[in-house]
Amino acid sequence: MAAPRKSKTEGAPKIRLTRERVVAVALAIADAEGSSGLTMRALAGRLGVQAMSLYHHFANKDAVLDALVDEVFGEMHTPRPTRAWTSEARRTAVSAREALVRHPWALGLLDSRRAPGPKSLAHHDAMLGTLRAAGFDLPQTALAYATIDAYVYGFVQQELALPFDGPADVEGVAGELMAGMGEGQFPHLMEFIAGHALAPGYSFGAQFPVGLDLVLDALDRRLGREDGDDSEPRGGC
Amino acid sequence: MAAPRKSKTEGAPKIRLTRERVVAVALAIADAEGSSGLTMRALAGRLGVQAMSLYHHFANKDAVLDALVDEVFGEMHTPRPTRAWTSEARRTAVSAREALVRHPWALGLLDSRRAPGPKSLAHHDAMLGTLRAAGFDLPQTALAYATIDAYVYGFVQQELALPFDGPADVEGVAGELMAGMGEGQFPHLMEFIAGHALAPGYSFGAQFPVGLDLVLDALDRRLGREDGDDSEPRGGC
DNA sequence: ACCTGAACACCGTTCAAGT
DNA sequence: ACCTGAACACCGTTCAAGT
Repeated sequence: MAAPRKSKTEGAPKIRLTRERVVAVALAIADAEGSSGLTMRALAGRLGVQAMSLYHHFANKDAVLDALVDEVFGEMHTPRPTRAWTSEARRTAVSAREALVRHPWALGLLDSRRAPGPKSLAHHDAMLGTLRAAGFDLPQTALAYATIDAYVYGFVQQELALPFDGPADVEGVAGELMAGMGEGQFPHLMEFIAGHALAPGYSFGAQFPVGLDLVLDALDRRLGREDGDDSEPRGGC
Repeated sequence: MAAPRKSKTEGAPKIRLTRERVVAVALAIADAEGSSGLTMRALAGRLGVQAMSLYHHFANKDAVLDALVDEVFGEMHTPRPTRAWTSEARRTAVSAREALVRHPWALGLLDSRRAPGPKSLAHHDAMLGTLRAAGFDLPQTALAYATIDAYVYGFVQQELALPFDGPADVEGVAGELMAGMGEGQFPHLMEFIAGHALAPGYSFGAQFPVGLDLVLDALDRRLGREDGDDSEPRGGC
């Protein structure tokens, strides 16, 4: 009778490593613990493997992060070419904000990526195609894309930087901040916190669609005016 | 004759540590080596001291980073209250971009700061004061400030993410990117790179003032329209 | 081909000890 | 009060070795 083969590590089922499994687990760790929790050792541990095994599938940690960022781009809406370009751009921007808020660690990784993945490339290609189809020439497309992305990334950056998560937190943080400031110092900041940030129903995020439409409408108006003449249509018409 | 007192460490003059010296040297290291080069050991080394000495002046590394970010805010233009708010906001935004590009490590630290320093507070107070003096009410001020900052931070984020520094680099990077993409894949991206990014005189940064004025003018127009009615003044006037 | 154990050269931070 | 040396609990990554 053959002796029962005892598996070497009972608790950690040894499934074969694949890029897909690594990326999926890495995403879960980053979402749960933040980017600082995503270490090669932790990632390997959750995969039931030693850290060094990861280097057979990814050149280094940076390559793992590249794949993660590409995954986030894959979660965004892919805009379609249409004359109603603002509504497609709006939907894309809204989904981009959602993806970046859902994965708060991603925004900080964007600027260090040098190797855009296939999903990132497809996303950018689709957005460029939508702008071109709307009638923007290449310089106008560049301006529109840069401005929209600036707004989205910058808004999320501020949103993630807020030291509170819900309206319940606001009071504590605001009180702390105002206590740290002197008596008559920073009157406008005091007014803003007391009169706006602490007002019932305050939500930083609720401003996102308003500012977004401001940007999109301004770009659309500029497009309608053919070329870049920026003079106000003031005075008698 | 008294034996000549030999200084304990010849090469490293032992000046007394102060917060100011630490911050100044930390800023120099971050500018030169990036934020990854700014370690407590490296910082201490440049100050002729052991790493642990720093903990007598700062609670931890985070407190050092707080002070650094405050320094960057201190380099920005402080806007004054004026009816011509757009020109003050423009000058402030331009100086903010300059400071953030001068210190590329700073933007990534903004979102993790929980304790704004005095220069940061003064900067925010001045900007809020300028918007209020221009006639914005509190909700309008919140929207304007959030939108302007979103544009500035997001634009710089993209600018810093560009994998090239000058027009000389563009060709190499673009070629590499286009080689990595398949044949007929991503046609709009190909067109954009070949027809715009590689065109002579291309500069991503040159778009900054254009997009900025787009945002500022849109906010100013909204202000003129009293309240948030966003309908286009189309049709016979 | 894939995974491992041990090691290397680092981190931020704590602690007890020096002056 | 201020600075130090040694140590702790980590990092990413290399390398030679196992199967």
